[in-house]
Amino acid sequence: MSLRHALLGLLAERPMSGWDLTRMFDVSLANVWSARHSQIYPELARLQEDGLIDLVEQGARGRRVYSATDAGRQAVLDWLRGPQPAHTLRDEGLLRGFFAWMLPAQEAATLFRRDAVSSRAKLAEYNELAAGHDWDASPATRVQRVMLESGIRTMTVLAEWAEWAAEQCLAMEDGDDGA
Amino acid sequence: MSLRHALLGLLAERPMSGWDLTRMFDVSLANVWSARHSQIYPELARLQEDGLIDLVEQGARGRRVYSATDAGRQAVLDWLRGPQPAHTLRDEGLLRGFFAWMLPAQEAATLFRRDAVSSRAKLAEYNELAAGHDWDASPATRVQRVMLESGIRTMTVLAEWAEWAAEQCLAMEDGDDGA
DNA sequence: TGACGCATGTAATCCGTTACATGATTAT
DNA sequence: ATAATCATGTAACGGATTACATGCGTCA
Repeated sequence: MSLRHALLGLLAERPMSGWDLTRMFDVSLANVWSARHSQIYPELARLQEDGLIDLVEQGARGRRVYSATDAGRQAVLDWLRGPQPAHTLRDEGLLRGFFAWMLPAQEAATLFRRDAVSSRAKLAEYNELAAGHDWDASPATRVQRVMLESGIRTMTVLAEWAEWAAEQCLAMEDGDDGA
Repeated sequence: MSLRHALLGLLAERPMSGWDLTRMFDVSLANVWSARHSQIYPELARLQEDGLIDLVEQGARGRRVYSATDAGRQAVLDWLRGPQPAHTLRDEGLLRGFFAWMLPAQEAATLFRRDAVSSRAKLAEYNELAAGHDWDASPATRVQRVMLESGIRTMTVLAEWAEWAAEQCLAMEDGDDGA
């Protein structure tokens, strides 16, 4: 039910349409939780049925703008105050690393170096985001900057780690030569 | 199709039963990719049908031990050499952070501090794992140690970040008092 | 003999992605 | 005109979790 709470949280900040919400999941939020419009629109219908959001405006091209109701806001607060969710990671890149021993050392090193490249690319993206924004505009944007920082720090260490991992592959080969 | 490749990779290292594989997904591998026995057994049947694994032993209690075939090993190598998978994170804990602005500053700080506690717990778990193991036993275990290192480094920065985030919440409140 | 761990499987359900489908508005 | 963007929806499929269901072997 994370999508549900994410939508409510976004609509608690300001009224938005399904289209706007989809944009949010494409840009800032995408890095911790992704969702497509095909999942968002049906969920909005359910949230409205449950009285957690209200249709507050209808615009051009059938645009439907929603806002969180008091019950909706309360639902977010309950979620935030609830039990710590289990931190379940699913990362195919890291998964592949586990099987790097099947490759010749040079190729294994290449695999990890490619990880490093992709982590640095993410990092560059985050740094650009951090630079081109007024993060002091509101409490919501200030906390967004804090969340962005977690990405910046994580990608920094992952890039360093991947370079180190590549080195380890080569070092093992050298050390192992006679074994 | 990640599960498929993960199973093949594990069975390329040594023959195992569905039960053994389930244990692997519970312990070491669980931190980057999780799978339940209900997903594993049907997938093993499909892999056997596709000639990627062989049934090599039948033991007590209906135990069925499989090993990767040459074709299976090749499939893993192709996967490892293939395109970099998109790094899609899904973390409910981080997601909640985005909505911390809805809470009073004290409570927001508590939310992040709870994140710090859970990151430190994971870190402790990883450190224990790192200490109680002979990682030099084989190429496979050596690379496992390298993967574990990524978890150790990530949890270290995430714990630090979460503490910093908690401080930011309190600092903002102080600074904002008059605004 | 009873509890625990080993061992395998299926069914129902949910969540998420991809693809299909349509149409209005705006800018060039 | 026509292309791009805004805008909303549904359908099919696949991947993953939870629950249901069963039974053997070992140890106390």
